[in-house]
Amino acid sequence: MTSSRNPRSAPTRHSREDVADAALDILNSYGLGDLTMRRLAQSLEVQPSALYWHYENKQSLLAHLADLIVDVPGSAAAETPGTTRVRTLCLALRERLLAYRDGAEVVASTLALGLGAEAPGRELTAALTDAGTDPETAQRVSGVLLHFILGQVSHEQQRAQAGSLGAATPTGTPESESAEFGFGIDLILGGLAALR
Amino acid sequence: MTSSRNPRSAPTRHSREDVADAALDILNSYGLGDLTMRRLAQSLEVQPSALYWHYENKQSLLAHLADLIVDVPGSAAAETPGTTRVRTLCLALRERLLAYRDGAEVVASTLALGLGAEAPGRELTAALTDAGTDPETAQRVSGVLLHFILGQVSHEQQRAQAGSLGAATPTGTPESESAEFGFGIDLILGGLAALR
DNA sequence: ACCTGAACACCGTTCAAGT
DNA sequence: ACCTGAACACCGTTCAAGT
Repeated sequence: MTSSRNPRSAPTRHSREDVADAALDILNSYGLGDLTMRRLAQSLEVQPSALYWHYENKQSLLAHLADLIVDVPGSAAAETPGTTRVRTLCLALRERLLAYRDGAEVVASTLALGLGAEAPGRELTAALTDAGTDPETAQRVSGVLLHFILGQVSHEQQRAQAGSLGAATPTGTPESESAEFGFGIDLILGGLAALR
Repeated sequence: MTSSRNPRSAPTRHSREDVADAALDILNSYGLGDLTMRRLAQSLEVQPSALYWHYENKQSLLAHLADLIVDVPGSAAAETPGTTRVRTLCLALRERLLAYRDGAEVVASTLALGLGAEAPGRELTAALTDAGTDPETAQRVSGVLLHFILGQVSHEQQRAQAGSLGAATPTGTPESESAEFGFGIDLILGGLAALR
């Protein structure tokens, strides 16, 4: 994706963003289990200790990655009305999570630790209040949607790589996963509609 | 909880269940992060390699723990009608997950890897079909409920120990967590009711 | 049936020092 | 501003061998 690393030449200094890019490369190529500080350092041709100049520790690196996975610059758009926009936001979030191997797990753990990746929750809550939901309910529905999205997608992603190792997991087709996902979102939004 | 370990005496052989009990003790006393094979061996006063006679690897030990956390022997009971029973099952599952530190995470990862902890999903699906839902819908609603439950509870549990380290996480009271949980379940079940 | 001893191939993190 | 070198305190897992 990035990093035209010149093999065997000058020391090549790195920025914080370089480190994040290299980490995302490893994530997509080998998965979260292989994203270690030592492996990352190796891919940047530095010593592991060099990474601690750019990030305080591994968790804060992962938090940065979670923000990159989840923040989509031109996403304020799509001014569809009411609850349709909420649905669109959910589908878009799923796509962003699926764009990176183990994306959902990275985001979920960062969110759980309160270290970042709060943008989707804010967007969802805003869309819900715009659709006429009161703030407290909007907050709670947003939470239900997020838990479902992160759970479903990380389940999906873990099955994908468990399945690639020949496990006998009864894996659904990509289309059936999408259908299941859409069903869940509609179920929750249907519950919201039934609330009033 | 168990283990009247006699200090400084005969070699004390262990069974597979002894190992699981000791693991649950460590889980509850120190959390999942401190549940390592080496620490577990130490608590049983054996070498780490001894554990691999009882379990093929760490994952299969965790899968066993997940089943113990989730399987409640006398739970076929509570013959309340229709969708009320579903709600009761969800609340009971939450209690079981909360009974062990990091219980939700242990169960979620085991479930994701397809290595166990499938009982709650089966119970929920059965209760839903008993309530008149067609099998495919029951399966999907059960999935939505499970993702929400595991997501909400593990969020809850991770905040609890992040908060115990003085982090500035805006932590809700135990009662507000329960209310939020109940709201989510009712939202989803409301969506199901609105489906017909 | 259950465990030891020793090894292998790893981890994240710290810290003084270099350029 | 960014990195090295060396160390510290750990991991999970394997395997021959013991009782």
